[in-house]
Amino acid sequence: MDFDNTQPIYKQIIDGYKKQLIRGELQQGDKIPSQREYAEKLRVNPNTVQRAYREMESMQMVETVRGQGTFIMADLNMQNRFRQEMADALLSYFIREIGSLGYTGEEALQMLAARQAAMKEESCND
Amino acid sequence: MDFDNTQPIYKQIIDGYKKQLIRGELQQGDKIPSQREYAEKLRVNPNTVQRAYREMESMQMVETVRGQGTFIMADLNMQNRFRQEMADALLSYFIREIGSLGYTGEEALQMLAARQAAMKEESCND
Amino acid sequence: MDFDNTQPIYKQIIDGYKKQLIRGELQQGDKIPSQREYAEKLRVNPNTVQRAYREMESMQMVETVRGQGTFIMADLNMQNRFRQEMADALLSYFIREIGSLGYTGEEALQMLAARQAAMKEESCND
Amino acid sequence: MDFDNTQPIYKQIIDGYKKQLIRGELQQGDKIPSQREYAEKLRVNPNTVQRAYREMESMQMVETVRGQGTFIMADLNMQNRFRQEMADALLSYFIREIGSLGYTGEEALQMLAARQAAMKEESCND
DNA sequence: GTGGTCTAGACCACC
DNA sequence: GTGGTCTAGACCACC
Repeated sequence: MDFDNTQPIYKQIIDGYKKQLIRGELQQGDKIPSQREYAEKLRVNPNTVQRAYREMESMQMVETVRGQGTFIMADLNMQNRFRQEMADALLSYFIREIGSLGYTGEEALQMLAARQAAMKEESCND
Repeated sequence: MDFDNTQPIYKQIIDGYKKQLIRGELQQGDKIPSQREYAEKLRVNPNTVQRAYREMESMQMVETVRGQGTFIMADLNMQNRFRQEMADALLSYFIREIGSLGYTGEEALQMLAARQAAMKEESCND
Repeated sequence: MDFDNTQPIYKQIIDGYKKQLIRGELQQGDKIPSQREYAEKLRVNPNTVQRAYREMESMQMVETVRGQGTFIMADLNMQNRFRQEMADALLSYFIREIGSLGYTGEEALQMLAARQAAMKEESCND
Repeated sequence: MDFDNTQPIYKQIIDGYKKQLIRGELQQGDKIPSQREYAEKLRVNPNTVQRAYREMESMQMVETVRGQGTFIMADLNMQNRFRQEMADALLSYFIREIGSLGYTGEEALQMLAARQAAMKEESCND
């Protein structure tokens, strides 16, 4: 058993931006908060935010312009790639965990379908 | 955004035992490690383990005998309840996250089915 | 012989609240003192009060709302259950002790009846 | 609310001897353990035992003979007085507590009678 | 301010 | 050895 199995904070920051991109809340050209500002908001060490921003830069997800700020550079292509990567990771996690509870893939599919059917019905009744 | 999204340690301990029960690694009557022993192994304060054990006792998952130790009390019924509860929670998590990536329920189902088909094929080729 | 036959403090705290409920001094929805406040008043460690409150919450006797406080949740039903449970425990204690003094059940009944007759008479003379 | 509402230890020691007298486990002339010996057995400060013995002496319940030990002096008369005193105190406690739970004297009597009837039946079935 | 989690460590009761 | 209770106090999250 392993405690504190959270992702490192800088990775969580990156994932947060990826999600905003995927949901369309951020688009190419948008300005994101300054490192200092964001560090304060998250109550996190500025170095942590810096590391996140640096990695995002190195994968050309954002672009930093000296004296101006940091801007989204990711295009629709990258956005889609992120979406698939995150979905893949989530799928892997789900399959591994549900398997460790002793459910077969068939059962997992059925449970998921049943849940969605139930949710659909519920939303119709609203 | 939310950091430190780990569950409290005592809940992780409880979930660990639930999983062992579900997988059949622990059965009714089995002795589990003493509070002190387990605390040392996990490098955690004995009080934290005690809290987990106490909560497990209050749900009649284990039974503690003073001076003797702590023993599994859960029967097959409880074991199955835990299995369903954990599967439900996992399902909820999966549905919420995949939805936040912008996938419909239909797409989620298809992706899951595709993955399982791929895994089946892979295992056949072994 | 057994010294220090007091109940644990956290149980005494719980019993105190049960009695207040039974006597109608506390009702569903009432706020009870915060953990810190009550700990200071009782000159007891906050953790001890917290343990009492936590156990009361787990039996749905109270409800705690983070940042707001702890509130009575028990309804009349639970109130009556507590009343019977406490009366049962008291009865058991009385029977055991009076028996250990060598009195028969018959004698115990007669003594109790005699006392009550005496008290009635006394209150009439006031 | 009041914690640590135990009787002082020296009174508990005296009550312990009174009970042994009442039950006939100790009789006039019997030797009781030396102060030192008893203090060790109870894991209690010798001064505490000494105070108990001194009080028992002053009410002529025991007699200390220098170089020989301490002996029961109480006769049947005193034994009966103790029995009644302890029963009285117990009765008072029971009446007060059951009253504070909101039961009338009549109800208390009925509950006590019901319990004894149940116990009788049970013992017949053995 | 409120409750929630955790550590460190004392002392006790039972075996 | 086992678990049970309690203190002192830190740090966190939510309001």
